Amino acid sequence: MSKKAVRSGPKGLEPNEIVRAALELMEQEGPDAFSVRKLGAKFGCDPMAVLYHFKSKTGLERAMADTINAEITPVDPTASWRARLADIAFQYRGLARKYPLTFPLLLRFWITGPADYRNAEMVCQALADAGLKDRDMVDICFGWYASLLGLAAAEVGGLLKPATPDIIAEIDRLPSADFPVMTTLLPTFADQQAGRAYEMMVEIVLDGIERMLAT
Amino acid sequence: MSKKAVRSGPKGLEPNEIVRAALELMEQEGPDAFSVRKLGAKFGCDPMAVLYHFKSKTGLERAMADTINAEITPVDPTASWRARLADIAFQYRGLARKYPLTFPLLLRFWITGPADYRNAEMVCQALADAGLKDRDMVDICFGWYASLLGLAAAEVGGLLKPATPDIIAEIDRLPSADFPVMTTLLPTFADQQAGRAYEMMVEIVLDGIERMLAT
DNA sequence: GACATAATCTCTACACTGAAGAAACGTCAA
DNA sequence: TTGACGTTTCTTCAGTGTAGAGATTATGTC
Repeated sequence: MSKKAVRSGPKGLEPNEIVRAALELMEQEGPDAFSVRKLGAKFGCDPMAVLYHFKSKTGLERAMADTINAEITPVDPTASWRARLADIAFQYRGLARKYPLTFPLLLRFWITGPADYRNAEMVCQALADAGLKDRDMVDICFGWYASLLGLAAAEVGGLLKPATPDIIAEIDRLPSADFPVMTTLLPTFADQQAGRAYEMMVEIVLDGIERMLAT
Repeated sequence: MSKKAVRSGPKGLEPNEIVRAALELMEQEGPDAFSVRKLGAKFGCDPMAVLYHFKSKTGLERAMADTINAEITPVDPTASWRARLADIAFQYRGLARKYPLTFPLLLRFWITGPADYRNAEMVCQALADAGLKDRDMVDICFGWYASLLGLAAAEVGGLLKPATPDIIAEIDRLPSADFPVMTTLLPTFADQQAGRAYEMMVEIVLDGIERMLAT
């Protein structure tokens, strides 16, 4: 009992540890250069051992997505539904910032496995406490989740950060007659505060849900 | 003048036509099986000719993303800001449904090129007419866009559609003690109406923006 | 203990990928 | 005709995911 569970198999490779190494590799190399061969080299095993445990590279990536999804911690059940949803929203933002190169996998699979059933349970709980009917609950639970992932992915993807010099130059080159608003907003693009758009959108959506409840 | 502009180069390959063929191929094969070699075969030219025009496969994919982005048609400038934003929102949903396998490229690049500067211009116009300050306008323009793409991608990715039998079985296997809400919602997952979640979320966000204006 | 069986891991091989670099081709101006 | 240039093709290379067969180790049975 005090003894660790004996690992089965010749080398006793733990799928969990493979996934952790994979996450590290993904953050080092990015999605294009991420390969199971490099993972094998990093982890010290044959690349095919990885595929044995996860069936395919896609299977591994889904496991990676589910693993970071599992880092979402349970919310305080005594808090208001609104506070709970906001909590989860900012946890996802944290995830995206912690794993910027892995996070997009969440929007490739959408349903990653056990971890997001647990998360969906929390969201549905909150929406149920808010007083939504079943039908609305499901639609808004998924809709809320989808727009959230979009926001978080956009932030680490560069859309919600201050515009890069390349982008600024590109906008500057636009014919200002056709793009009156964009060109006057140019300086505003340059100094976006990280997280402000995210915060505002979360508030906007929560306000919208509240208003929906009122009708 | 009645004569078509002479194409330069031995074969006169038109980048636009290459992109159109690429879109077709992507919808036939999916992102994993999409390759520049197959595109060359389909289009009847050497694969390297494609890379010559777009620098790299990634460059080609960005051009593909910008091309579908360009299919967004201008909104009626006399309509209310709310109607205009809703219009654009549903146009993006249409795009996702027309190009389900290409659409995810939009969330890989986020800024695809000229076409979405034009679209951003429309959104910013609407938000300006709504009465937002510059700072808020930029944040909400991008935030709104990001959550919208998330929603549309989720729909074609399977999240906002009726759950598949695999998924239902997976949820059914969950210990109902730990997932009380999810298990009772099971039948509701099975018959989601396509587009309902999308519509509700768009309304929710627009309501939220309206409420923000009121304060 | 010995043996069979199943799970785990490695090795080899194959078809395929994106791209760099050099060569060939067509067009046009001088 | 000649040269220059933009375009297209050809060759080649390192690297990819994974199928299939084989080696290795753990586990259960007698």
